[in-house]
Amino acid sequence: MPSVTRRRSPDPARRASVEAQILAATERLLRDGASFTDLGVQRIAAEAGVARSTFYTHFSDKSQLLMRLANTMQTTAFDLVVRWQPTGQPDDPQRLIDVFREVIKLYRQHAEVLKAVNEVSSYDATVRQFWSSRLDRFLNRTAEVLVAEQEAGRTRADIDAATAARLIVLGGDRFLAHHVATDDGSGDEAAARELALTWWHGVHRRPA
Amino acid sequence: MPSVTRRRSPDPARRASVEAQILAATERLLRDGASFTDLGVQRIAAEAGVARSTFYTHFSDKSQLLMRLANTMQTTAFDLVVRWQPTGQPDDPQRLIDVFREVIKLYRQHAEVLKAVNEVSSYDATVRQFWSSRLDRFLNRTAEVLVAEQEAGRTRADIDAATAARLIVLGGDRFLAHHVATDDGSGDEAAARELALTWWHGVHRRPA
DNA sequence: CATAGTGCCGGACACTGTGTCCGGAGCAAT
DNA sequence: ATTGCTCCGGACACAGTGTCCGGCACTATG
Repeated sequence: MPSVTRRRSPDPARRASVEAQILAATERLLRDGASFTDLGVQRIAAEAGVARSTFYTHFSDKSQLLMRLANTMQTTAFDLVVRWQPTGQPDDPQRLIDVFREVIKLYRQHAEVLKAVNEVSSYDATVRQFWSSRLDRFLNRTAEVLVAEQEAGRTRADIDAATAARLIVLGGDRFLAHHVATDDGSGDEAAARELALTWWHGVHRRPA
Repeated sequence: MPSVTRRRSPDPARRASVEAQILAATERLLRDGASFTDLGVQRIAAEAGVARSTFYTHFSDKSQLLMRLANTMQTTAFDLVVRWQPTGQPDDPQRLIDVFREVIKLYRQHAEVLKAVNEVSSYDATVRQFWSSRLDRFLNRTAEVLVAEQEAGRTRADIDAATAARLIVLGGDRFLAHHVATDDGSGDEAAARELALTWWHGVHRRPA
């Protein structure tokens, strides 16, 4: 929108747009262990080296800041999961483990932002809607894959695909958020394995 | 605007301790759709027909109120799950479905309080710790059952019991909270079934 | 070189909510 | 009649939010 014109300033750090400064400052504060809810606009502005009033010329409030921050995540777990598709070959479950290994890496990269989004989603309607519409893409995708497998006769027909998809996506998300918040990395392999094999044998290849 | 109507009265209900009044009022407000975070102490006190200052003579703050509210839940999901124990008989999975049917009923009964606890846990350290210590009982119990099954040779030995327990308890909780918040009851049967059978075939009886 | 425009600063404002404090009123036991 | 208890109601200081505006530095133009 505004300022295609970059103004030069004595402070080199100032050259980056103020918005980028604020986004970076917020991420930094979160990474340092602050809870997003406890962070005041004052604190964020100070960390970004910007006046509090300037914050409000770029973001209408903290919720919008958080949503923009969430949008800075390039790769999402969705992108990773889309790549996996059951083929009926015996390496399907192994490939699923590989996918979850990558998903865990991603959760670790964005742990602070994900934590903040989960936090604010629980009491702010705007952020909750923003995030749940993202989750919906996941839910739909997962349910579609299940239905396709059912039609191919590889997954039991008596499974409620939509319900199972909710269990997989919501349950998996909560597990992953907790995992990266408490595990130092040594449990990543077990986590990827349990996630993949539980969904695989519990849903995709649930025995009769 | 505040309750001239609900002023001091010789009402018999008044005889119940003020604390009970406040607890009941809070539950009422939550049931009416208010979010606990948005509820001010003023609002709660008014609904309870009590002065705001009186609130503080009984509760140090809203967090403590919420924890006391959580403690009013008589039966917990834990109590229900403890009753289930795999026996090696063929009706094990069916009995697990029955348990989850009861668990769903319980989540529906206490939906508002559970929602409030989840909400506050995400940003208040005191409540988070209070709640996670409750969850830990679940985690331990679930892991113990898994280990016992492994020792009995009925569950695969290469499963990481602690990790699987986290997936089951945390994932299940998130799924259930979402389920009772969005489903009108018609999906309860499918939900109980998917929960039970996914954990059963995905973990307890995961095939080789 | 002068000037107009823009973006940021910094401080003031009104408002909402929190947690504390205290004088006073009703009520019961003594 | 006195004491002790609990609740009322209103005041307080404090913190945070979102808005507004005058002033200043810099930049792009005439």
